[in-house]
Amino acid sequence: MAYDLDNIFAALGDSTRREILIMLLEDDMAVTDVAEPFDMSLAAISKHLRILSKSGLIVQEKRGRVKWCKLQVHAMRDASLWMESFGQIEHMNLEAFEKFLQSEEILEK
Amino acid sequence: MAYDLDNIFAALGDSTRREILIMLLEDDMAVTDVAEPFDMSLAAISKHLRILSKSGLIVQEKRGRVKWCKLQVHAMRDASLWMESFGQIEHMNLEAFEKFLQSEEILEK
DNA sequence: CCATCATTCAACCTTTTGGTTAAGTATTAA
DNA sequence: TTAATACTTAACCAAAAGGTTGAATGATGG
Repeated sequence: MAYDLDNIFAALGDSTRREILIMLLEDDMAVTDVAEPFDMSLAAISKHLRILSKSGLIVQEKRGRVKWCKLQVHAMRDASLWMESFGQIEHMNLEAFEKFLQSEEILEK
Repeated sequence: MAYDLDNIFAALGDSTRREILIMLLEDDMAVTDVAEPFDMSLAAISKHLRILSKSGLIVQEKRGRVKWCKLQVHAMRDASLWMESFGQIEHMNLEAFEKFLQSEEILEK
């Protein structure tokens, strides 16, 4: 798997960052605009965006003096798949399923 | 929603805890047995299990001197649903979808 | 009853997290 | 070229996270 579950889940573990992701569902946004609704400094939001970038949940692209933030669903989908496995496990053969997860590199180790 | 996404995602953001959850897929386990494969003190594992309990990802039940740890898929399913929404968004009407999420109390605020 | 087993608690330590403010770096517009 | 805009960086801080060790608690088996 391309993305690191530690970083993805840690990124999602903060409600400010989840709210940012929800905002980005609607459209790509500049850093200043992302920061606007929050009662927090721009620098703090900048850090949150850096964490989201590092996890792969967003990408940032600088055009001119504006840095655009864009949601990336792929990272989330990987983590989502990891989690889904727990709900589905009851319907499947456990050992075969774990082998499958390992072959997909969803399970670590 | 019954569970708190902050706690669930934060709990999942640590690979030791994710490994514990995977172990618990196979069967319920005593704390000592959970700790066995890890290169870490029992007290540390006890703390991890407390975090997993608090998030709702496991439940612990004491029988005699043994405290059994049992996976709970419900919490994970809630978080998984939150994440799934991002993958599915492209196929749906956005505003209707957000209203749905809010009505389901998946989105905060 | 006593030793042992299963587990937690308490005190401590280091690193990370999430925030601040102030200064610094590009880019743009006048 | 100068001032404003859009951000990031640096230095700092408090609190939380993740680990340790050693003592405490509470059941069980002999």
